[in-house]
Amino acid sequence: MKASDKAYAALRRDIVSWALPPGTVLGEVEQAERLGVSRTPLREALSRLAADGLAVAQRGRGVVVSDVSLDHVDDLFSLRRALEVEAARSAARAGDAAVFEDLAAEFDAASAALDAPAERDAYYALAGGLDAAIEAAASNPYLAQALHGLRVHLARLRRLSHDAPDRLRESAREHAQIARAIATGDPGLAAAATMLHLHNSLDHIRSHALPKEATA
Amino acid sequence: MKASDKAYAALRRDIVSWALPPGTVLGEVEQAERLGVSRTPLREALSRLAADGLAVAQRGRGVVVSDVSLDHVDDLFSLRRALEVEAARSAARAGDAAVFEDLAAEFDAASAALDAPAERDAYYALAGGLDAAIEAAASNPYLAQALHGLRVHLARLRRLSHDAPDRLRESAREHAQIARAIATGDPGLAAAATMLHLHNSLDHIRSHALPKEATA
DNA sequence: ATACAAGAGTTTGTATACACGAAAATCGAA
DNA sequence: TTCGATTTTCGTGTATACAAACTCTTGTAT
Repeated sequence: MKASDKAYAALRRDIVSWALPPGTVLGEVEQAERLGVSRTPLREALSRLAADGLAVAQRGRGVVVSDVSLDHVDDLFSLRRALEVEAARSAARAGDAAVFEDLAAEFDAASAALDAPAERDAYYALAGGLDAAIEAAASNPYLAQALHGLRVHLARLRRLSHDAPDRLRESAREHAQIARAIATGDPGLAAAATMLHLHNSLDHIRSHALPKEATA
Repeated sequence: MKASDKAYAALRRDIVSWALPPGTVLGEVEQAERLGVSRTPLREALSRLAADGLAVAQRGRGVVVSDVSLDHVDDLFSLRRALEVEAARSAARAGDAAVFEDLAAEFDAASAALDAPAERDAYYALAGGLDAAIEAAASNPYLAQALHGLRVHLARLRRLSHDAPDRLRESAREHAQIARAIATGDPGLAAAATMLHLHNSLDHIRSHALPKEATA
């Protein structure tokens, strides 16, 4: 693995996990020493982070981790709705029914056994699997790129919202419905199911927002 | 202006204008000499181009200008519809009516005087103005970023499609309608007008596609 | 005491040199 | 003649050294 890739992966992980909170200045020499690479590959990593929107280049003072807070959740979900609804539509037209039928069954099972908090990560992985399947079925590289750029920011927001077990069960049911709609091959239904799920997700985030875990 | 910015701007311009057609290998030393900069800032420029999707990094053999052809037009317009419809909706909710009323009037005027081919560039500039106004009114940085990433690829496709004066006049009328719908403050109407415009644009591109100006 | 300017220090931006890896070409053997 | 291995060459990946720019501090003058 290239050193620049290593630096990029490490920095991105640290930013998404809030180990490097918004506003942190990413000094080149400092980060280069911390990650054990030279300044050249690190600069390349910083460029890619800036292109992703995870960091912004401040003139004269290096790059800082970009700001993110629940204030951005509406903008983020607005874009998310546009992209994921389109992806669901495309997937319903071109997707393999068997694949999404299987996924729906998995979500049904997950919905039943979601008491232990240890199941949370497994559920997130399953949801990620659905996203990947939809993306693959849509087979639109431009849409896929836009979705990837969006998911980075969504992952960062996850730390600001609480996912109670009740919500996860509800979410699993909604995901199952999305998968079934795609398996059916009905674009309109898939779009509606996706829109509904995103609406409920946003609603939950808004009402269960952490009071003041501020913008650092 | 920084040398890396200069290199990025030059390369991007050359790629969009097809001076560097798809498949061209962008050797580091070669391009560095051509643009009069060193390899270090040029590498940064190449990274940004790869992030934009204008170039792809091939393992061991540097980066090459990414492929683009009319085969991608459906995928591209699929994403474009999703993004621009959402932007139009947001703009209709939050936009300043006077601004879009003025733009509508300009499109009316442009529709009348679009005989000389010299007016073509002026019209494109006007259309770009509407896009910028919508983007500003939507005031969603994430959506704006996605739109920017998309427009780069659209600009590259423009070289493959012919815009006859008749189509431009029709397009001007459609743009005027979009602007008026936003000025009215009706999100649904703005979405419908945008969708119609994009449908007609794609239809025109499809039917007037250059027969075999291939993928280079 | 405050404001402005000058200087020092730190940090980014750029260039160049070196090392590693991959691809191609050539030589040898079957 | 063809296949394979080895060597050579070209290009990317990385590190380090140097230069330029910005910021912060300090000193002086009003």
